[in-house]
Amino acid sequence: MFRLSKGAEYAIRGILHLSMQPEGKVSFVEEIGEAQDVPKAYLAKIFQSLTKKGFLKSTRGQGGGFTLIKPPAEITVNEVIEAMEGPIYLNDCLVSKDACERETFCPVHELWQKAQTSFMDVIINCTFEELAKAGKVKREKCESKSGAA
Amino acid sequence: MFRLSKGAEYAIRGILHLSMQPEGKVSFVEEIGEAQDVPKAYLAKIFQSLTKKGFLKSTRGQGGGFTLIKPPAEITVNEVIEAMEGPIYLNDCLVSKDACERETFCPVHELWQKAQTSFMDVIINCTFEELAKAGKVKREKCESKSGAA
DNA sequence: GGAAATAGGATAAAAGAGGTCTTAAATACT
DNA sequence: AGTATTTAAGACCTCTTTTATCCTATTTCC
Repeated sequence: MFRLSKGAEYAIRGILHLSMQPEGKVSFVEEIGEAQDVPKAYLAKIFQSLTKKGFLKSTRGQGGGFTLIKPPAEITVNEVIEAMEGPIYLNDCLVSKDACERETFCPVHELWQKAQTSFMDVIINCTFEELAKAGKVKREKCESKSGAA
Repeated sequence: MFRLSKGAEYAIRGILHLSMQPEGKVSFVEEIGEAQDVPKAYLAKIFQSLTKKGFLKSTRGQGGGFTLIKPPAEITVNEVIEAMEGPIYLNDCLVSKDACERETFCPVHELWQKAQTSFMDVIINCTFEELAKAGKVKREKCESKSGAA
């Protein structure tokens, strides 16, 4: 269906949330879920998997929760998506060089290559630092507008 | 899962096949399916739907089959995909302006907008005339290579 | 009427989205 | 030290939607 899965969407929101916290702050699932409109049971599962994959550090018990391992500037949107969904291929024939026997004569292959590249460029070059900054600006703009009214 | 469905993939191959035929030639499903590596029963259903959506003309009975209604130069890859899968949105929040209540403050929205635009640019600007031409060139190159060997 | 085609419904398997419940670990309080 | 509380870990479950395919009915030409 050509759409980002909810799992990846929620992972992005979760990491974005952590990226916007003061450094070193530990956040817990319930808090994040509420702030980001994500069902907490689902988010817990997603965070588990992000922890295993090396994005988050988790601590249990009271005062526990999750923090980012790497600084937001070093995490790209692309990485998070691939962590959740596996490698991105817009079309099967791009999976590997030899995956498609039609490759030698099928002109659709090149088209997908091109489409995929131009799409991936965008998400590879987007870090969570940028995203967090953009979010902050956007939020301030929104607040000043409603404050003025 | 972020991937083109088989349905859309097969639709593209089918229309590409027709685009490479002499104008006015009627092709039937079995022939196309074999040439394009598509299960014929599945292709038949896909062609049904492409007929309803105005891409193909069908004639039943002996000597029947499918032909393109519009010239290949006037069909874009984008149109065919949307015919099969519905409108393309890489992320739910792009579905409509008001679909996402988070839109006012969520910075991910813009990112997806950008990614989608640069991806769509490629498939909107690719017609089946181009694709057919590219296919012809590719095939000839391949044949001359294997012929020389 | 019979063969060649498309039309269209039915269906099976897989992925996606989310929830529940128990266990484990860390802290806080007695 | 011991118990209660808070938080994540992990296993398992279920419902829905999508994807991919098959099978039978209907139409049309000869």
